[in-house]
Amino acid sequence: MSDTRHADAPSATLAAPAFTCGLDATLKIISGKWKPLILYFLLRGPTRYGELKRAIRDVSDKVLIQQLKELEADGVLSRNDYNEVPPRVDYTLTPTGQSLAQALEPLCQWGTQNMAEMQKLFAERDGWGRARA
Amino acid sequence: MSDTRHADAPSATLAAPAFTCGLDATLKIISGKWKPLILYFLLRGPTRYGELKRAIRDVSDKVLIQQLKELEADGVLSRNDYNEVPPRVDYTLTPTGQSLAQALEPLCQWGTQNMAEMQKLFAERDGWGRARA
DNA sequence: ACAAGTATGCACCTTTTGGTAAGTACGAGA
DNA sequence: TCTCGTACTTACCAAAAGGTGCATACTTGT
Repeated sequence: MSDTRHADAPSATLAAPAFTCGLDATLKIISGKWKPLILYFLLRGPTRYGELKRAIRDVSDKVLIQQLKELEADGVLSRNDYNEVPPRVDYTLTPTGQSLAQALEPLCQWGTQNMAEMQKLFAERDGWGRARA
Repeated sequence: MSDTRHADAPSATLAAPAFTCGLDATLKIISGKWKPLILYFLLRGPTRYGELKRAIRDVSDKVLIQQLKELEADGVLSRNDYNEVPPRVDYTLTPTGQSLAQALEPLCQWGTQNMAEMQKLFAERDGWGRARA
């Protein structure tokens, strides 16, 4: 089933063999409250900062910018600054980033399929503690 | 944190379309430093606490237990306590959990494929600051 | 007898993360 | 002129997340 390739270590001297696979590496990139959302949204194409910010509701400027920078530093997206008068910048997935974003799709689908269940769960959980109305 | 996103739905099935898809829902479940690793590892079958702990190197008892509990509460895995003398417990994916774990596979693959690149990146990043001799 | 392993619980503390509110330089519309 | 919108930056803070170390009740190996 799941091929358990272990201990092939190309010439691994640095980099502890984190886990059983590359999940660790991926997680290092996508951990950050909004990163997966950012990546996934960028699948739609180049997006201006403002659009992104409006799309990802509830994210603050500081954090959005910050995560964009990190993602850029990680080589999964690129920032494009048209040096125009009212600032104009957009963000695009790099090829690497694109494949990463695509790898998020199953998660997205899972979420969609199980959304009802999850909502019920969260509803109960949240409704607990106030007036059980 | 103020998590008012799903907060409507008096008795409706309609979710505030958090984003473009169910990614949000999924993220709520798998966010936690070790959760994806736990889920992915459990694809191999029922696993005792100790095994898990040894497999996921660097996780502390407190956090591992805690995340296992949350995952259980979220219905993606189940804890099985054989009430034996030296404690014996194992964890299994529920059907829902199994599909979730499977959805992680593309991420894992991405990580594996891009591991070299990422390692180089992280190496540079970490090696920066000490001896540049 | 004593240490080790088993699966946790708990108190305490540090690190990491994210959020708020303010400010910047500039141009366009009212 | 006043204000809005653009894409950020910075200082300061609150909260969450994670880590450490100790304790438990019992058994097995030395």
